[in-house]
Amino acid sequence: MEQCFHFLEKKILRRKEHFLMEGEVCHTKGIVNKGCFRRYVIDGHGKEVILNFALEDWWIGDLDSFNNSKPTEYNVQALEDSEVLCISRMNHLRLCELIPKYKVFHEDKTRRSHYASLKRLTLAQSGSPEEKYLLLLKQQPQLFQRVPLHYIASYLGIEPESLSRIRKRLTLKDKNLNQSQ
Amino acid sequence: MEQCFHFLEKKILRRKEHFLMEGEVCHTKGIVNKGCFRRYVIDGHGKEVILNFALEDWWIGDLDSFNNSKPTEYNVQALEDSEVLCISRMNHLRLCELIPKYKVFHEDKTRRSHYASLKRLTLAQSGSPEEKYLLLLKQQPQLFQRVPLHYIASYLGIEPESLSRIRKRLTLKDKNLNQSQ
DNA sequence: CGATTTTTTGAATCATATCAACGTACGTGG
DNA sequence: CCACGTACGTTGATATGATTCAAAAAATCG
Repeated sequence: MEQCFHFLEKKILRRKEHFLMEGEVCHTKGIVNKGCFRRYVIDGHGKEVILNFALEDWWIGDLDSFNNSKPTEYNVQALEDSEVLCISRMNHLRLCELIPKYKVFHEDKTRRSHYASLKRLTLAQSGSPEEKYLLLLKQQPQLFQRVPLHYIASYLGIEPESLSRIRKRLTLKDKNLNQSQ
Repeated sequence: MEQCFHFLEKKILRRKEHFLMEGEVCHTKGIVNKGCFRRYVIDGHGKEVILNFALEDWWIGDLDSFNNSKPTEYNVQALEDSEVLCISRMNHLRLCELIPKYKVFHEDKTRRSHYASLKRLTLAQSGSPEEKYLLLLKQQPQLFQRVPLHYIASYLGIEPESLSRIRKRLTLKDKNLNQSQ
């Protein structure tokens, strides 16, 4: 597995830098070694909509663009100063041939990401904003330690103001619960 | 490729029958040969939420459950009388070994499904209900030929009444446009 | 044909978006 | 170290648009 490192290029991205932008072809994909990213699109009204986050150990990039050399529809941006291990399409294919373990590792990560997509969609589609918030809090508490709330709001498909009010409502509920006990 | 058919079991599902239900382990996956399916979950209020549809040539089942033998969180139901070519996990693995073409075919379908998940999420998250409706109409016009509108509404994350009103609004707009020309 | 499913319509209600303003924290450069 | 600018979060008032509930009309199935 150490041989992998010959093929992986360490890339440093500062907060707010883009790993990938809409319209580009995704020539390299990267595994997040340190830091945090968001994938987003710009909707018809120029509003950024966050599709997902990537923390340590997740691949970033756009598979469709990477595999098929077509322009991506997504933007991938660092939310913190980050470190990514990058690999070009050619080196990726070489590694798959050369090191079976790499291939297995990679396929495993890809499968997980596939499962996660469906789960993400479930979160997006079911329940009220408040319920989504609570579910996310349960599923990914780490996120809230690292990601500003207005990004979480975008991920949940609501406005930052609404998220703020939801949180306020919930802390009030908490207080009432504690008092009555 | 003909050898595949020894391993594939043709299954007939009548309208409303389930291919998979929440809680079960997905022991076989199937490729839709004829017909149409929906994948849905039941949300906290007992409401069905449609995550996606599957028409001819798409796999149905739950990959996470299939690959990892764990209970699924999804329901997959036929919307028309349908015909599915099914394969068990064991046979699937055998076929992958035996017939490289099958493996390639399958991996290709899986990748597509992965890309589609992200695109689906983009649809779910960006724009107003009306914009989502128009986008879906553009992306998948075939759907509207086959799937009742209240299922489309669920897919778009809105109530059937709302979809009905959106469509009414749009036909009115159309009329006005045509008149003024 | 009768029964069920699907779509439409209306009226009232409710939740979120929007807009504007303010408070706060953060970090960088002077 | 302080000051300033930027990014982030909160709050209030209002408007907007979807939901809800009830009912009826239309389409489809057996």
